[in-house]
Amino acid sequence: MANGGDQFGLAERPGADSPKEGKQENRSFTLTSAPSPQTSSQQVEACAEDQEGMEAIKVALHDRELWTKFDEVGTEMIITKAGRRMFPSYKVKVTGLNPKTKYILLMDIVPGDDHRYKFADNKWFVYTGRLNHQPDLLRHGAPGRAGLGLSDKPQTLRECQCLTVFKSISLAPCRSITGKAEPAMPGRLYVHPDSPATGAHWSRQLVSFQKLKLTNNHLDPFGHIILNSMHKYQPRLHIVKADENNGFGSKNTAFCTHVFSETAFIAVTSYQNHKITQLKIENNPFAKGFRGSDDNELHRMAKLQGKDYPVVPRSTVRQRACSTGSPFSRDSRGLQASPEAVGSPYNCESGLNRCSPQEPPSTPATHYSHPHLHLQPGQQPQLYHCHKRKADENCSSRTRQHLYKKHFTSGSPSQGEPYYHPSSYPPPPPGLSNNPPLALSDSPYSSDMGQRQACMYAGSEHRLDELSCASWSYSCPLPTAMTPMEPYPPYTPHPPYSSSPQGSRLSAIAHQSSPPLPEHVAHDPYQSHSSGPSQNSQNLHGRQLGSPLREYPRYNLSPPLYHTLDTTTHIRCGVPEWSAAS
DNA sequence: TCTCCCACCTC
DNA sequence: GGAGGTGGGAG
Repeated sequence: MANGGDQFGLAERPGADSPKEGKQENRSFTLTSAPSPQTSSQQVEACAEDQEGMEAIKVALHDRELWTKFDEVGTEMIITKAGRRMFPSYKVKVTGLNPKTKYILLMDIVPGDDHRYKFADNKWFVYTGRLNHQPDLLRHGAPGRAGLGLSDKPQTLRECQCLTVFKSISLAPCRSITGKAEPAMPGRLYVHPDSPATGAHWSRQLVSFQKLKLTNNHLDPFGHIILNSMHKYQPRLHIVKADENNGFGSKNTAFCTHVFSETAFIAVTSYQNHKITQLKIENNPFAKGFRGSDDNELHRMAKLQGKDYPVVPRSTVRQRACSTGSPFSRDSRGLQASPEAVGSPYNCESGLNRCSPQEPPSTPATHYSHPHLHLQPGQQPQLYHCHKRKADENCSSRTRQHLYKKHFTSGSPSQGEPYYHPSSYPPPPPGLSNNPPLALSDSPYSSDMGQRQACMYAGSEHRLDELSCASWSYSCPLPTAMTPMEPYPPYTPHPPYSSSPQGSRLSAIAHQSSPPLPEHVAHDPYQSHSSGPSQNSQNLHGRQLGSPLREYPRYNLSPPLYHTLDTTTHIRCGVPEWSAAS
C-alpha cells in the first residue's frame, strides 16, 4: 500500500516506532473501550452480544491503487463554499455483514493532526508555530524513519526539505511559520443514503460515498462536511448496526470503524501540487476537458479559445510554471519527474516507488482499537453551560439557540473523575449512546422537510437524567438551524489505550469523528482500523463540550435524507456511557 | 489564500 | 437538454 497516512503524518509520530504494528489486511475491528468499574456484568454481556458479528465485518477500499497514487504524491481535496466532491471517490466493498441485519453506514472526516500546512518549493511544510526563515528551528520528524534520514537533531531548511520527500507532511519536520491549526470544525457525519439497509444490500455492490461534499464554509447549511483549508484530514467509515427502530444512538449500538490511511488528504481551496492536479485530470471524468496535450488537442483548445494558433492547456502551462518538466510530455498521465523533482519527494512521480519507503502493496484497513483523541496533560476541555448537571435541566429544544456560550474548565479534569475517565468516554456518534438514539427509518430527512425534522429537538421523550454521561448533539444542516462552529480542542498526541470488547458503541464514533485522528492509528498504513471508544476522553470531552447543547429525539432517517449530521457532543455526567442509564 | 466565473465535461 | 462536477484563471 501506499504510505497511507504517512504522507501527511498520520502514520508517523515521534516516539511511535512501530507503524506496522498490528497490521492486518482489511481488518475490521470494533470500537471498544475498557469497561469502567461501573460496568455491570450484564451490561458487558449485552455489549458483547451487540458486538458479536461486528468483528467479522471486512471492508476493502475500492480503487485502492488510485488512492495510493494520490497518496504517494500527497492527496489534496478541493474544498469550496458550495461544496466539492472528493476525488478519488470513497467507495468500499463490505463483507462479513449479516445479510438480514440492518446496518447504517456513515463517514466522517477527522483532523489528521493539529498542524496547518503550507506548500512551497513543491513540498508540503508543517507549520509549527515558529517564525519563518529560521532553519535552526526546524522541527525534525520521527526518529528512526527508515530512508528518510530522520534524526533527532534540529534540521536546516534544506534538510527539512529532504525529509519532506514523500513524508513531508507526516514527519512534521519542517519549519514553523504560523502556528497551530485552525480550530477544528464541528464534526459532521455523512450517512450513506441507503442507510439503513440490510447486510445483503450493502454486500451486494460497492458502497459509494461519492456524493459526499467538502466545504470550507463554516456556516454551511447543506450538511456538507466542513474542513479547514491547508489542514490534513483522515476519512473514516463507520458501520453501525441499526437498532430496532432502524436507527442508532441507543446505548448498546454496535459499530465498527474503518480507516484507510491512504485516503488521508490535505484540504485546499486550489491545488498546490501540480502532480495532484494532473492525477485528478487524468482520472476524474468530469475533468476530461483538461486532458490532452497533443497537437490536435492544442488546436482544439486554440479554436475553443478563439485563437488561430495552438495553445497550451492551462494545466500544462501552469505545470510548466511550476516545474521544468511538462506533465504531458511523456505519457498520458502527464506525471513526469522534472529536473527539479529529482531528489524532491513530491516530484518523484514515476520514482515514487523508488523514493517512498517500501510498503506492502495492499493497505488493509487500519484497525484501531481505540479512538485516540487525547488531550495533553493540562489541556482544558471546553464546556458548555448545558453540560453536566445543567444539561439535565436545560437540554431541551429551547437550548438550541443559546448554547453558543462556552466556558472552559478551570483545570484539567483528573482521571479520578468519572467525568473524564477514558472509559466513560466512548464518544457516541450522533444520536448514539445515551442520547435519544437516531432512527433512520421513520422520518427520512432526505428532503428539505426531512432535514428540518432532523433538526428538531427531542421532546420530553427522554429525560436527560436518564441518559448517561455523554449527550450527543446534532447540528441541523439547514440555515435556520446552523450549527455554531466550535473548535475542536487542540490536538495532542495521545497514548494508545487498551480496549475491551464491551465498550463498543456508536457513541464512540462521534467522539472520534472530530478530534484529530490519533496518530498511532495512522501508523499502520495497512489497516483500516476500527476504533473503539476514544481513549482520549479529555480531548473528546473538549470537543463535545465545545459544541452547542442540542438534544434531538430519536431520528428516523430513512433515505434519501439529509445525510450529514454534526457530531459534536458534550458530556453531561461522569458515568461511563455504557454503564449509565437504563 | 480565497471566491467567482468560465468552458468543458459527465450523467 | 439540463443539472451539476471539473480545474483554470482573474481579481
